[in-house]
Amino acid sequence: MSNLQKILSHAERQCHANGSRLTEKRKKVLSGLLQSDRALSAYELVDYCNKTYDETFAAMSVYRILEFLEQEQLVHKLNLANRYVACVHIACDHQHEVPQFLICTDCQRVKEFSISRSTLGSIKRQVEQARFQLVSEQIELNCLCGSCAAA
Amino acid sequence: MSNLQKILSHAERQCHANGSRLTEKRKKVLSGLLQSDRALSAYELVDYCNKTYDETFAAMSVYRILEFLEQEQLVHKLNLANRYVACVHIACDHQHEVPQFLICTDCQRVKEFSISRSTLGSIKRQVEQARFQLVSEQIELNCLCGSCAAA
DNA sequence: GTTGTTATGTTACAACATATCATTTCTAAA
DNA sequence: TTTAGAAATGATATGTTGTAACATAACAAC
Ligand SMILES: [Zn+2]
Ligand SMILES: [Zn+2]
Ligand SMILES: [Zn+2]
Ligand SMILES: [Zn+2]
Repeated sequence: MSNLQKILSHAERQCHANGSRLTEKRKKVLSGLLQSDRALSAYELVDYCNKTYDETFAAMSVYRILEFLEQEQLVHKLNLANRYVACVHIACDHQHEVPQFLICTDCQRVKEFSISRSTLGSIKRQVEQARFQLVSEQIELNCLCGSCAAA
Repeated sequence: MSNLQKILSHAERQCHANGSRLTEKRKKVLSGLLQSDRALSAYELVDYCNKTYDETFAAMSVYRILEFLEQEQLVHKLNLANRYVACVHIACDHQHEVPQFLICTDCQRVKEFSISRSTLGSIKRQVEQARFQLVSEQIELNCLCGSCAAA
């Protein structure tokens, strides 16, 4: 059983536990993200699926599927790049905390990581001082990855 | 002389000092942002200008003008919201540092502020540990403003 | 005044995203 | 096992954001 298959099965069980279903189409979209080493746009996934599976994926469906996968925490939406990535913790059993992302603006490679509690705490304090409140702790930063920075 | 007029003159002098020109069209787009209490999309500015000035502003022109105004640091582009705001320091003489933004996802009001040096420092260190590097210190956070949070 | 540069006009299109209503598939109760 | 309701997908249209490419106009320097 390939690693991809293992991850998909794990994801399927997890959905089932949540009372939702990881359908064939949803699996195929998720596979597209799992096999990519960089963030993909919804339309890139449409193209990928149409080419790979010789089946019709309408953009509308892909957006709906991505929304579902995001709710299930299998996928993250990067608001700064209008792109999607598979969760790096997708095969883990631990509960997922709100992640932060470093996005390479050159090649779209993404690092999903967790900023330290203390740093996050000081950000939140400074936001509160400005009389705003965070709607999400998901923070996205435009970066260069190692290889793009070297080039 | 109204406050708006003062700011526009100040901006004009500043452009002149930089060897660029704050043309009539550019002034009008900038005025739109100065008179708004929230971030506007390029197309909202197109509509605003067309209605207010009985003159044709093509979307293309507005995008070019916004790019110019951003270069001159008179305006900031919010990548997280695909919107634009006038710089809150537009009437200041001090040199502008890279700002951070809190964006209300409900009403698009924006707080331009500066995160503390030490917090920014720890963010940068953690980014470096992940072998990425920031392309910009402009950080944008999705928030609720005071009044939207209350409602 | 000619000439090179900057700004704007114009058209077309690419890329990203949602609204709406119809149809199919699945689930679970009768 | 049928059947009603829910969930998923299909299909079409449209809205929103942004850029490419080439033409013309305005301006400044010589
Ligand atoms: Zn994750
Ligand atoms: Zn890269
Ligand atoms: Zn500013
Ligand atoms: Zn608000």
